[in-house]
Amino acid sequence: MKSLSVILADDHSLFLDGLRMTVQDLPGITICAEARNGEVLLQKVRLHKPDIVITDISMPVVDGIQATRVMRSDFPHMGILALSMYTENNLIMEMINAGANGYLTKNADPAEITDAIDAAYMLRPYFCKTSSRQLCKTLAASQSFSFRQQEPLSKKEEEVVRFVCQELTSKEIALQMQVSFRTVESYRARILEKIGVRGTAGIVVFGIKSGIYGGDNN
Amino acid sequence: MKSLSVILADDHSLFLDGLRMTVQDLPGITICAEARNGEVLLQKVRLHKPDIVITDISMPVVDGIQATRVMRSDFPHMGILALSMYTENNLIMEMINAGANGYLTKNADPAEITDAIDAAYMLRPYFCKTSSRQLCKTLAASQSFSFRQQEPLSKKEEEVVRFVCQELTSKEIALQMQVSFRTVESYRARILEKIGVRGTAGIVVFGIKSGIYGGDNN
DNA sequence: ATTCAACATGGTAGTTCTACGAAATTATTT
DNA sequence: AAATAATTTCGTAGAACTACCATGTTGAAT
Repeated sequence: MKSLSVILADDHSLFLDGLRMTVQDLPGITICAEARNGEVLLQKVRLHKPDIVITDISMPVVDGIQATRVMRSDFPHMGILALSMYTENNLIMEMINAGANGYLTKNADPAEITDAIDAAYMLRPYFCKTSSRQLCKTLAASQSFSFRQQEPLSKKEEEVVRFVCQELTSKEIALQMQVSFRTVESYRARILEKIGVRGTAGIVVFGIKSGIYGGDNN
Repeated sequence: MKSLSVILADDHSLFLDGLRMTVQDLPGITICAEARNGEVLLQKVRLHKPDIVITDISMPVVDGIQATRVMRSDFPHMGILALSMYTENNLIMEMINAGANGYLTKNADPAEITDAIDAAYMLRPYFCKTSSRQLCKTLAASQSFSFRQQEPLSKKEEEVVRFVCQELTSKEIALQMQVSFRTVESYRARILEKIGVRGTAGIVVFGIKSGIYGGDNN
């Protein structure tokens, strides 16, 4: 039985090291490339056409979700596993809709990775223990398999998310963006609606977990 | 010249793998133990008395800051390096005050780790590139070396931080905590004052970055 | 035992946000 | 070019939050 080829992608080098270490020791698995952002990932995938891709969700240049969409349409039979720091249902849903076969949080047990790779190769879905409980509820809520996916935010809306996370008031954001403060409040309202949360707190949680704010940039 | 003994501590196993991999390849360095929380870290430190400890800041049971305080008072000549996901000045300050010699963000270049270990062994301070810029400003603002350290939050205050991050309003938090909603607002006011931020957004950012909310628990 | 500091509790006034609604101005699609 | 969708612009009323201040309680320090 032939060995499965895998490409790994993550922008945190130490984490990538750990992932490589765990994966390369698995029997029947060969790592054929690595990437530190979505753009490089896409190049490597086109070059190597691997069986499996394991990718972080939030990465610079091109994020894991966009990359997954492209990969899925170019290579329908490739296994794609998503990795992320947080258990964010919105993002998981987006990733699944983009075409990922499974999802792992970064503190997943190394043993889970083996299971996930096997499942992904069979194009069976796989979710790690941490995420599955919450996710099942969400999946159950949205009937069958047509998940209501996260509506994407416009450029300005993302900008507002960033400013809100920086503790600016609507008035101050208005100054920064050169628009009326009432407009900023409308943006906030739309953001709340799109991401489905209840207030400033929700915007900030989303901003950080989605990678719009914090982490490396800023 | 004798080899330096090091203990590593992090609750994310994959990340710990990566760290181990990077560190064990360094010449003149021996890893004598690992820990997945602050309590185990303290046990291992007492047992092995290593030259250097590299520890995550937010860990279960006992966090890196508390652990560092104990280690520093028990072993004044041990090098302690802090690791963290975010560049949070408050936490860095606390860590330094607790007795850490240096600070690295988790996306630091592996090469930086070598430098940091060398510096820590000499008990010289070391800060990675990402953190240094911001940190210098903060250090400059607080005269000389007596940093105004983060005032610790009381149990109830931490509870409020968690609830705020969960998008509850003060009224709802009051219900959960069985106190008047005016009391909750007072807690919020004190939290704002202690952590030095301006609003709900600041509380949430702090909650996530400090590990009070999010990550694994929730 | 007393003093001091931190915690827990509330009041008032003013600011900032959210809900709901609506109009004008761009894109985008057909 | 017309139709549709998305973006930008406001208004008003009410809910939620913050600033400033004051009181009783508790626990540690002198």
